[in-house]
Amino acid sequence: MPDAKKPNPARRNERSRHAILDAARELIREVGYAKVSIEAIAARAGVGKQTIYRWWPSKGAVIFDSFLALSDNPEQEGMALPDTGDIEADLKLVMRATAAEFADPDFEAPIRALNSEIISNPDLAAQYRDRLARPVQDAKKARLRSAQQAGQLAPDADLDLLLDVLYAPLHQRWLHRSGPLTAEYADALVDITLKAFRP
Amino acid sequence: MPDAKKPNPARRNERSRHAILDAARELIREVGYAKVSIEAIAARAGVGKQTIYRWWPSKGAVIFDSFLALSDNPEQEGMALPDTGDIEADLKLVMRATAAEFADPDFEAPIRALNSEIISNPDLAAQYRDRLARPVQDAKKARLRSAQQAGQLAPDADLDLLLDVLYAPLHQRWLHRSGPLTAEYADALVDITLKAFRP
Amino acid sequence: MPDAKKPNPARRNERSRHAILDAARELIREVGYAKVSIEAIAARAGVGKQTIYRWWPSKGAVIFDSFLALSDNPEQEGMALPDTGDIEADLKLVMRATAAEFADPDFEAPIRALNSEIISNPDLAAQYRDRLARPVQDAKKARLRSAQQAGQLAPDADLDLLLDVLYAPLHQRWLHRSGPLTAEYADALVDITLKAFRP
Amino acid sequence: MPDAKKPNPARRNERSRHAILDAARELIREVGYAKVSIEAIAARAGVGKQTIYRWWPSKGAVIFDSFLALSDNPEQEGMALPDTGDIEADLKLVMRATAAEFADPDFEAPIRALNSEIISNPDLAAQYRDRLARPVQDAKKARLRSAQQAGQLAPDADLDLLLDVLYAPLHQRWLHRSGPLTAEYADALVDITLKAFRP
DNA sequence: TTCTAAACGAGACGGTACGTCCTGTCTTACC
DNA sequence: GGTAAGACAGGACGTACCGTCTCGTTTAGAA
Repeated sequence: MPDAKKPNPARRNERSRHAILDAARELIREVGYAKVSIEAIAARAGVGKQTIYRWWPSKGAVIFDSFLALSDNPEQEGMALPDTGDIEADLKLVMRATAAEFADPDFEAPIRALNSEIISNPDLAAQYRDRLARPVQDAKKARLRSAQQAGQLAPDADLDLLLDVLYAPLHQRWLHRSGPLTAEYADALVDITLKAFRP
Repeated sequence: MPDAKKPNPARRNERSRHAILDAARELIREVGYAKVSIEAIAARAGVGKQTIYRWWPSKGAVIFDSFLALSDNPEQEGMALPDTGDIEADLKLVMRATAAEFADPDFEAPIRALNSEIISNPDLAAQYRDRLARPVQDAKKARLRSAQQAGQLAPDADLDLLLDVLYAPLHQRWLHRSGPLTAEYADALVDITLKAFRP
Repeated sequence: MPDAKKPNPARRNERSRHAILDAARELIREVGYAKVSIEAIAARAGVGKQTIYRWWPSKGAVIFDSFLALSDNPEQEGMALPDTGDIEADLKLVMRATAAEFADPDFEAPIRALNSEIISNPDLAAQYRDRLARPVQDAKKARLRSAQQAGQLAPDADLDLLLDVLYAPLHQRWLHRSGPLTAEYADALVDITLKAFRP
Repeated sequence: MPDAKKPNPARRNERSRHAILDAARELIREVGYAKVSIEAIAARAGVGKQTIYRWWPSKGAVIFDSFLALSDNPEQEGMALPDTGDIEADLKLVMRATAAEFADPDFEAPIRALNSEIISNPDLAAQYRDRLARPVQDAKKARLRSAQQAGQLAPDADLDLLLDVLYAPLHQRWLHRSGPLTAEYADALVDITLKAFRP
């Protein structure tokens, strides 16, 4: 086995780790993903470059971690979707909010950066699925299962497929800028999806 | 007005243009999008760097053009979808083929590169829509309209939305590697979509 | 033969070359040889690092060239030693001047740097001999030959050996700081040398 | 007064000290003086870097000590020069041996390293004089004094000067590689020196 | 057909960032 | 308290490309 020199995580300096992730987030906001350099992150964080290279394999990994750090803080709760008993109303509310979030310029740049990284880096894609996407997916499925039990969705509906059909068009339209993310579009997606998955 | 120096396209050397686009395509295949440099393209093409900078504004633009060059050759024909009269069968055929294409390793790297570029560069995204996506989209809509007239789809169905619902999940699953692109998945998407858009 | 990529000297930028050699000389004076970095030279000269690496193989070579640049300016003339007809007086004059020069703090650091470099780098040592030492050596031998013809030195005296015996002790005493470079010491060396090489 | 923290020499680990000096000597031989790093010495010696920094002020000091360690072992004896009663023969023997030693590739690199260090570091130069050069110098002077008493040298000859005139040319020719260190050259130096210092 | 202005290949330039190496300090755990 | 181990801030190394800028040398359209 090739002796990959692995630093000892026990001795890791938590202050440096935080400073690096903070600096990465700030720089992405200020100059955009493509122009962030490891050198700049190190300088901003008051840290030696080696300290970054010691703990992360690539720029993408650092930036990715700086996203994770944001999401890890909030405890799993609060992630639950609204449940008024009316699945159509609830989904439209959530879809409209999602559409609005994509339109927010503050979120735009970082999320595009994140997607760009995920597309070309399988490792980060795996982390993305496990640590960012799955928890959200699970929360959504919980709401859908509740709707299923209420007879609003077919009992044998494939919930993963349902979520793909519901969200992927919105996501792709945003990624490719192939059309505006209006409330109407969000509503139409909910309507179509429910029509397809109703009992 | 600042006289932006614009080279005279009439005097453009077609041999150089071709050599550059060929070199770009080869290099993407060999070393991956991120590691392709303009310097390497110029060297491989036997061309001065300035010749690239003269005609393209960025690396992304060169690479994007190298894709367009591929698609421009085949005349618009051959792009028409099969029409056996059975929309379900035709769509499943096309969707399975699309899924298989995504799984082909030779297509994988370049298409990911293309998507990565489009996500973060609005100009290229616009070109992508106009010159690559729209013709395909139109061909698909032609087949769907035929199905509409045959009474296999609702007369008032939003065909753009239908295509989003049909293709976006497949595309996203591939981009995020969130699951395998099986024939079953392709079929399920067709089934669900037709269920949603049937009369 | 290994394809050593050699830049084309015809296209060399003379302004950059000068700026680099000037910067090197200034930095040696200011911070000392050991602390001069190529990075600092490039920054001071307003030059890219690659421009240094393109034309010089090592830091030592740059610094060495910055010495040569000093010596190349003065035309070969003016290098002749005094010739009053009295070899003893002339040599003592020159030796005392040499001793004084070694004691000058402004010369000290650079010449030590130069010697340090020469000791460990055969290539630079060769250049040193050919371009710095030999011309001086020749001028000295010219004076000695004149003394030989005047009967003040043995006709068969080995002038190279004589110069070694005359200068090496002074040089070594300075290098090793094994004693003060006084006028008396200079005189004593001349006396002893003449005694050994008189007819 | 600033309390310069001085470690307690009494508690010094002799095994570590030896391992460090041995590693230093090995590395100089293997990769050359300039490329020896404290990090490499510590790794090779199986020692923490701090242990080196605690006991030596600089890389040069470590390397210098590794030379001293070699010379300290042999007790002062064996350092005496041969005394056959014939000063010319004895000096030629010693000078030829010295010339041969300089030509030995195994000695070459370390001695050049030592000289390089001495030239630019006054502290090490002082140590060199006191601990390495002086004992040798004294042994040589003892032999010369014996010759003086035998009437082979002028009674008032400055023996330090004599040794400078005898050895400095050889040493300089080797340092600057300005000529081959032949037996003839060694003999010529002895001849000339004796001629100058004979009664 | 000659002239002339452009586009061209080549590649040096001032720079930025890379990823590695080493420095000298500091911290941790062991003895 | 000295030690082996090694993380740390800092900074230089030598390399790769960036995008700009000359250099001659084609080359194509206007004279």
